[in-house]
Amino acid sequence: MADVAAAAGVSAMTVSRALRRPDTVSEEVRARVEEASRRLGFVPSRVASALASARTMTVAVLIPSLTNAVFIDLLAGVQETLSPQGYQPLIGITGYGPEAEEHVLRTQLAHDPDGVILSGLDHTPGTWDLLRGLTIPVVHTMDLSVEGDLMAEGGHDDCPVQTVGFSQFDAGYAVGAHLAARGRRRIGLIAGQLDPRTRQRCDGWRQALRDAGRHDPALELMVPDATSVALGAELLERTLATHPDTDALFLCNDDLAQGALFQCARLGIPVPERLAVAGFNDLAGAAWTVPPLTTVATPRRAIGVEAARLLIAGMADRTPKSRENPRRVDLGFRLMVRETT
Amino acid sequence: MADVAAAAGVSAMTVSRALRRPDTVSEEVRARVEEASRRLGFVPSRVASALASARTMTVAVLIPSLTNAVFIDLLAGVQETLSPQGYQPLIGITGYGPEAEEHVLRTQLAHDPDGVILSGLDHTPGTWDLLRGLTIPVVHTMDLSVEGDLMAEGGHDDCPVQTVGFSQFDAGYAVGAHLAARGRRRIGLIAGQLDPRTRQRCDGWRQALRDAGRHDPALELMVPDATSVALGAELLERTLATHPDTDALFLCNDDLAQGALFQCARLGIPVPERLAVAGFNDLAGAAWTVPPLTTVATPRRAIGVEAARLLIAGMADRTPKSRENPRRVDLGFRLMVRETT
DNA sequence: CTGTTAGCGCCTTCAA
DNA sequence: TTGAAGGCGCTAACAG
Repeated sequence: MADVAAAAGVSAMTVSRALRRPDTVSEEVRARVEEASRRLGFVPSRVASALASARTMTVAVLIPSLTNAVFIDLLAGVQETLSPQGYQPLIGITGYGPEAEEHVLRTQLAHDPDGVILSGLDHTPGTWDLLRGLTIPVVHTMDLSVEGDLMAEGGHDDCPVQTVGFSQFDAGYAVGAHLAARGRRRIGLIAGQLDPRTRQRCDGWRQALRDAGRHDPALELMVPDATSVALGAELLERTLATHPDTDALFLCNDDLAQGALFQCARLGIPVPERLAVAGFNDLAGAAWTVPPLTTVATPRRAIGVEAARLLIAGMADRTPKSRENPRRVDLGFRLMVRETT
Repeated sequence: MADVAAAAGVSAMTVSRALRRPDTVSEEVRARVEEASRRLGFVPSRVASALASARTMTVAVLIPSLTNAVFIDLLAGVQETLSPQGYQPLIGITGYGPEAEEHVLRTQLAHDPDGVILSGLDHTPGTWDLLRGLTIPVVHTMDLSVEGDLMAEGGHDDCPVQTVGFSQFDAGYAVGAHLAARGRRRIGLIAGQLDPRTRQRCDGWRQALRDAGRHDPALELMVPDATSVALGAELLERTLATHPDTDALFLCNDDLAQGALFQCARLGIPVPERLAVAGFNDLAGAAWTVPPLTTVATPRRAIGVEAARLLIAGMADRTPKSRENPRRVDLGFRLMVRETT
């Protein structure tokens, strides 16, 4: 920067200004600095800038996994929103464990991010402590804080939080209600990856069936394994083996549902005549399965975009009033009724 | 750090040492520093550390897209390898454009990464210039430099490069040869997302068919659109409409192939009897389609892991001799013959 | 609108 | 094995 300053015949400070906020220097100086900067191939050191200004222009983004399309979409939304504003996402993988999340968060915080985006609301007390101590904006995604009070879940905290997501419970309820409305009597559930969000979906589904007077706990098959097409196929078989009278099935993720559909095709089970199938998330290809899969479209990318926007707003004014003025953004969901139900 | 030093009764310098390289201080001092550090909740500032030591512990990772599972797997491999070593990946999305890549690279370089991982070998001259000027290790992935000379492609450069990947050409050739060996006569091609790697696959396939004396350019359908299940379904129909005698099809990515399979099921076209179908990449679920999809398993995650390892090795010794000693790591591929052929 | 001064928090280097 | 001095490259705060 000193070299550029010398070449342009100004001080280093003016170079800094001319490059970051061109409108604060005279047109003539701006041009000279720009020319010199370009000629010398000057690339400002963000590290030094960060140290001096206490702004790293990075954002910590913690997601459970890179192999789950849901969080990739979230990340894509975050990335495409942050990037044009000059922010660099720092991704951290938590592997669905609150303890691992706390550790990853600590690691990320050492990089002094200007904001934090988390997945879910199920954090360790240690994580809540960390968050409470932060002076940078934090947004929780994929879930909603309890309506009304905007407090974190679990009662271990009175810290207001910003959340962007949709009601997993309501979405699960919608599927259960839909299946019941279709006249199905023996409605089963298959779930994997039992994180809190999955559980909420299941809870919603269960409530819907109870409301319809058709809930049978024996038809619930919940396993901790990561969801996959293979697992869906396997669990479908297991369900039919133990409860051959099942006439409808909610699978808590589309990959499970696709696996189930494949297996139905193999076993010659007509869908939806003999068995109705509903998935969740409306992942790629869901509209093209045979038959096209009924599922719930979730606004994953939009959640990422909105979370990033909230963060940018909070990072812009350095007085973090955002913490006193938390928001709860419900982006909803859509039941996509296709042909498997 | 000064506070910790005071609490431990040592100098700041000793705190720094005790935390980073515990073996360089006395056991007693180490313990005191650790205790004080923990008690005060000290988190060293990586930013300040980076400025002083000229090591940011970050690695720029440039990939074309977050919505292509291939690069997500690559990223996952990179992430899981870098992370335990204390390196933080900085992801950059290039959108499949060499110009955009150059711009993203410039942006990332402002963060002073300690290493760079790129996708492909098709860079702009400007990018090559940038890379040539770097003193940090660089690894190119998903493709291989020309065997023997280890020089970059295109002849615009005499800069030796490190590459980790597999031969896209050979993989495409393997599919073509397989289809021909199955006795198919009218073998078609469907490709989307025409990046250089896709083109190389197509080139290999073409060569195989030529060698078998069965190449018909009329059976090639190449479109620039991003691949998807929907696109596969659509292009299958188009192919059958214009060339109903097609009896085998290579689709350059598994999502296309899955779409084609779905459409075949819809149209009542027996696979593989009437039409053989081969995909590429062995994406999730390929083994579970109906019938199970013949495809090529590509070592995407392993490529990420190996690229990260090479980088770590290169970043460890600060004398970048790695640049004079480039490697070409061929991780191969596997033709997965299943039931669609 | 531009320049001066004084660090940001840590690490390299050297001396003890 | 430990400490002191100095600086990494930039920017906040203020003065002019």
